[in-house]
Amino acid sequence: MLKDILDNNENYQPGLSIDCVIFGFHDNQLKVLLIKVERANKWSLPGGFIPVDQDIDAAAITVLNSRTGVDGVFLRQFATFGKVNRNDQHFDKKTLEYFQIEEEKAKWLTRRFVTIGYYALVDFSKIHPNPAGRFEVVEWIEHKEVPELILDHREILDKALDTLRIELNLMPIGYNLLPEKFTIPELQKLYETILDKKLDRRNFLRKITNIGILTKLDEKKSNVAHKAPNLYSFDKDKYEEVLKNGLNQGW
Amino acid sequence: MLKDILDNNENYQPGLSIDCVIFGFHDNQLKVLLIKVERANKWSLPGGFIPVDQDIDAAAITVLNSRTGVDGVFLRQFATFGKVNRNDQHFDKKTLEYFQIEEEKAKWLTRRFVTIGYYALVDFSKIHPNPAGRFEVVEWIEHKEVPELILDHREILDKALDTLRIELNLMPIGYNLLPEKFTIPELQKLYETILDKKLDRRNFLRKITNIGILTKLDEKKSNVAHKAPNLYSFDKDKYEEVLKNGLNQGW
DNA sequence: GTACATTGCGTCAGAATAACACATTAATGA
DNA sequence: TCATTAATGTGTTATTCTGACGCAATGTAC
Repeated sequence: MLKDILDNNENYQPGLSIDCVIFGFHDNQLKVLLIKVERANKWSLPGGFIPVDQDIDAAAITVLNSRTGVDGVFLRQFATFGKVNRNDQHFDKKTLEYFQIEEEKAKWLTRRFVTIGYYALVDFSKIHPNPAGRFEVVEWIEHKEVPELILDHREILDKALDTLRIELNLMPIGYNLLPEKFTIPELQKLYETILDKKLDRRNFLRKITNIGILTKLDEKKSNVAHKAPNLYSFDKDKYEEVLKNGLNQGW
Repeated sequence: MLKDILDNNENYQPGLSIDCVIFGFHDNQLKVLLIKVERANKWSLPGGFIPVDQDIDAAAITVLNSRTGVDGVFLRQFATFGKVNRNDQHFDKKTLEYFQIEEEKAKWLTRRFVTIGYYALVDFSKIHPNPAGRFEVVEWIEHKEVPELILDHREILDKALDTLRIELNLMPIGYNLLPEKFTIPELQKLYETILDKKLDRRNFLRKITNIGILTKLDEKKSNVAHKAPNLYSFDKDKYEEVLKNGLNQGW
């Protein structure tokens, strides 16, 4: 895989990569899709290189799709990272030898890489983490338990979540993170988990329904302890409209 | 200049550039600093390449500083642009010949460039547009009268303004765009110009003073028609604090 | 049945917002 | 000189939004 790219490195944008922060929601936890590649002792964000004949957005979709199998989901560029030494230590001499990378090819690989960060919101239940190769592990890891990551991936992850938190105030969230039918308490848990703070049930209900993107279904969730909560779904059209126009006007 | 870079192109990040949207405010108009280089018939955003030994943020500061002479101002990355054909037509055969660029060097220049967009807010009165060379023109142009730009620079400019409009709701603005002493009507005009809509004087005053970043001075603006407006200045400490913590909490 | 946790719905005071009225100030020109 | 004009400074009021909370309804566990 890496060798294929290096052998055809003229087909890829040099010194430029894409890293995706893929968020999912399950068991009332915010999850992040991380990968661990052969020989590495740290986890990393799924990433990839940019073919010279692809828009960067298209390359990001490729990265997302290759790891999750889904497409047509919420994917948004949020920042570009380019500190001088950010990948200085990534491919050390031993690693290059291990992968039998020739010196000339290694130069292409070890230069400073600037990486474009994208974050994605996906429906956890629809994703089957998809290792790119035999020696790659792909896993959902709870955000609060994300271990040490390679390079500046922790910084990238933090920035992605910061961006998501800010954008929560500008757009509706949930369509891409929840199954088709869901309950208000579930949606609230999603918000609480992302924001990492408690919200008042009753005020949340009022605010979220006032947006006008929810359809109350004639069903209740079954097999639950305590009172069965109502099921809701998103009104796709209105959701898209609000997504486009934004929530708060401010000034 | 360009030749210097090409002759030492191994010192620059390949296929990667920086473009700055530099906003200023003067005569109740939102101005953008644009440049026109030798032989070009269209204007462009000030931009530059990225030395391999500089953080991308540092490279952006260099671009801004080289064109405006100021530093320590508001400068923020907002998006990265990388459509496949974005600079296909930029250096055509004739132009390359005109600049006497060798074929090998031309390859470095004509590949797809991904560009990182930054926007800056600067005090118009402190800026002396600074052409990088004899054949370069640097000028403040009113936003509404910006002519056709090269490449996708119009898209970059639009995105910068969109970002600024959104961020108006998240942070205070004005410190970097106005002189030290200013009036509330001036500040309001700034907001109105950026948002491109009228605001109510009285409501604006209330909202802006409630933020707690303004200091009312014991001075009135002199030499003005009609009633002399009060002068204000920003309380730097409180301004910085609000900048860091944000304005609207939302959820 | 009773205790308990959770959901659904409602209330209320205070804050924020939008729309608007009126007095004040300084240059202008009849 | 003095009314006119076009701005600025300072309210007021009705409405909406927000945060904090009460209480009844529902379904499980014992």
